[in-house]
Amino acid sequence: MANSDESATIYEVAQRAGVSIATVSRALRGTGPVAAKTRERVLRAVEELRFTPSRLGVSLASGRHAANGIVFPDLSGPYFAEVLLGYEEVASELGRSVIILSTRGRAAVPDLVRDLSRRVDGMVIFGQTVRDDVVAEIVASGLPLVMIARDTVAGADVVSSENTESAARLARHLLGHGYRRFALAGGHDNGDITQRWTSIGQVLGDHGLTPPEPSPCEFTVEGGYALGRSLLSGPRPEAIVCADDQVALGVILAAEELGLSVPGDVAITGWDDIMAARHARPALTTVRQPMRDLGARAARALDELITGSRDAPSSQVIPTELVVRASCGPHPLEEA
Amino acid sequence: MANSDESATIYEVAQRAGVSIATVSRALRGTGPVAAKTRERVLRAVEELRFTPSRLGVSLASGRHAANGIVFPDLSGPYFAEVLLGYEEVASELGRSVIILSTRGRAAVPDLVRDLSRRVDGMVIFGQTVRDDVVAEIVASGLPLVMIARDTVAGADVVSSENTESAARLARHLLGHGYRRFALAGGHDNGDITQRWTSIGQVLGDHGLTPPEPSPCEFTVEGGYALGRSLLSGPRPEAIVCADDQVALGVILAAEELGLSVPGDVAITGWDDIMAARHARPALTTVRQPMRDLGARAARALDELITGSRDAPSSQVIPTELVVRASCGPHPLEEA
DNA sequence: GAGAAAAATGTAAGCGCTTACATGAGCGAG
DNA sequence: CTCGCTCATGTAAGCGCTTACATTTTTCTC
Repeated sequence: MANSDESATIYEVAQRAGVSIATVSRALRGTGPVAAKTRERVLRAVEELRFTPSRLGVSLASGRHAANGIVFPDLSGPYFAEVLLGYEEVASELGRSVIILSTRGRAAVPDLVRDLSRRVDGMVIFGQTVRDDVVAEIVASGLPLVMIARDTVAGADVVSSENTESAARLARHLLGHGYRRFALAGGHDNGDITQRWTSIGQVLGDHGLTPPEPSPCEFTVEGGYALGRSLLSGPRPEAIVCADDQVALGVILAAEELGLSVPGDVAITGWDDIMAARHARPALTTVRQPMRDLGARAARALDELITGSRDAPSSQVIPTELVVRASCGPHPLEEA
Repeated sequence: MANSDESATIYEVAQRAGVSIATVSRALRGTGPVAAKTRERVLRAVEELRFTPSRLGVSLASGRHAANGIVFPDLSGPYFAEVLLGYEEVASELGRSVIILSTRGRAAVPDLVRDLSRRVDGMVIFGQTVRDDVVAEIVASGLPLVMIARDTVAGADVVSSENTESAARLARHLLGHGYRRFALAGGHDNGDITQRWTSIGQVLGDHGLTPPEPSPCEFTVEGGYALGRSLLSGPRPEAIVCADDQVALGVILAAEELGLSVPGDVAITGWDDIMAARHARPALTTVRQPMRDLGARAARALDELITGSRDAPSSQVIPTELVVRASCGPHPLEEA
């Protein structure tokens, strides 16, 4: 029962079973023929020694890590956690471990990413977490790479969720409420959010309105709160479209504190449909992103790249869903 | 500029620099003396070849993975994501990658855990995600192990957050509101939650009340909703203490749907203080867990175990904080 | 029952590094 | 100028596996 501290090697198994290490390897991996009796003896030895192959040995010899990386900015909001969840689930099914790397507050991101790239068979990177030249370096190294929520990158797959059409839908919905003075909460990040602002600007323009300049803020509840205080203190917009739900929740908090009613005095919308959106007061109108699916698809795409079952880079856009709740105003004519 | 697909090895660097691989290794790792000129030549070759050492080679030769594992049940709620966040941050600082493993819906958990254990220098496991015999196996193998939110395990560190005293505090607070008929939402899981129920039961008993039997439910909003419907349909309790915030949010939803006012008709409390707790309607009285800190401490404890800077297993209990909001009733005498 | 093909097993060369030990070069002291 | 050190560097043995190839054993076929 008492195991030695160090676990057994394939040599010890071979010796105990009275065969060569090659036979042990074959018996265990099923590559090459092994007589039934021999296999049994090997398995018994494996059992008795509680042998598990060293991953390092296996990986070094076979040339694959059986691990994938994923790089995201943060894990504090629900967004990335959900994507990660979907990713891990699929990756694990495909027999790959997942190594995570969060860049928030990290100084030497390029080094960390390079380091990560040396211990995986492929990796997923969220848009805007890693400098373009580093991404290019990864691509050039031949490492299979999938980008999430980013515009196309030569040599890498891209998986993102639909922004343009859903943002337009949201804008039209708000126009339908009769709002004309809009504010956009959350600056550009050159990724998803820029697409949304552009699309909303377009719709507003089509309706003869001057598209507002997005007001930058941190994509957190606190960031939204701070921005909300300032947006709601001056000449008040009728509707504040927020870059994500967390910002929207912060803006709602600010409105509440200023004694303003939502949506009575100002309509507020978010993006993502995180858990808190449903439970907020008022419940938040938002656009549901298929976050888990995003991760799952990234994992599948990456697997295809790694196994080489697909040659050309692919680019997937996953549809989103407008979720209308109370924060954008009363809805006499119920819309799906 | 055009790199070959496969990245360079230490041999190519050595050749280019006109030295032996040993010298390259020494120059790069700073082990052993290297003449300034030589070092320079090596570094130039490294630069030109864009050489990065193969992790597998390094690990196999040096015997360390420079990676830690973490096993959790799920990533869908905010709880585990926050812990993971704190964990990754510290682990990364300490130069260790983090490999994650989520057990939710996974069939062969023991195999997955064993597999993980072969590719890390140490791992963290959340209580109740892995069978006790598998945990024992890991411990026996000599792999440094830290358990989170679990009662003590021989041979492993334990990091958990305080439950007994904070649960008692919560119970006393509710008694102070005058509530006498309690319900406990969420069954035992033999970990944190059992401790809380026990403590609450104790306090109620001390006050001459019969402690209620906890009603099992899934630890999700949906689980809480389902249980809430049933708890609130029969003879109604005055206060429902929920195992975590998600359950509490579900119960609030159920109450709302049944036309009951919270806290007017029934008081509801959660546990964890997730983001949605603050934004819920009504805002949720709950107990804040230092989730990020939990992860950070686990990472540090694990590091001590791995480097051997500490010999005896340690057991840390992190204090929690009662957060009183609206969902448990009006508070004439403001309590900290 | 001999010979050939098929099946089973063994041998040994890596995979890309680290590092103990051996060797060689440079330098001050006598 | 030589001896004995010290500093630099090279050599080679692993680390624990996989796998191509060589070798031995079985199993058929006629």
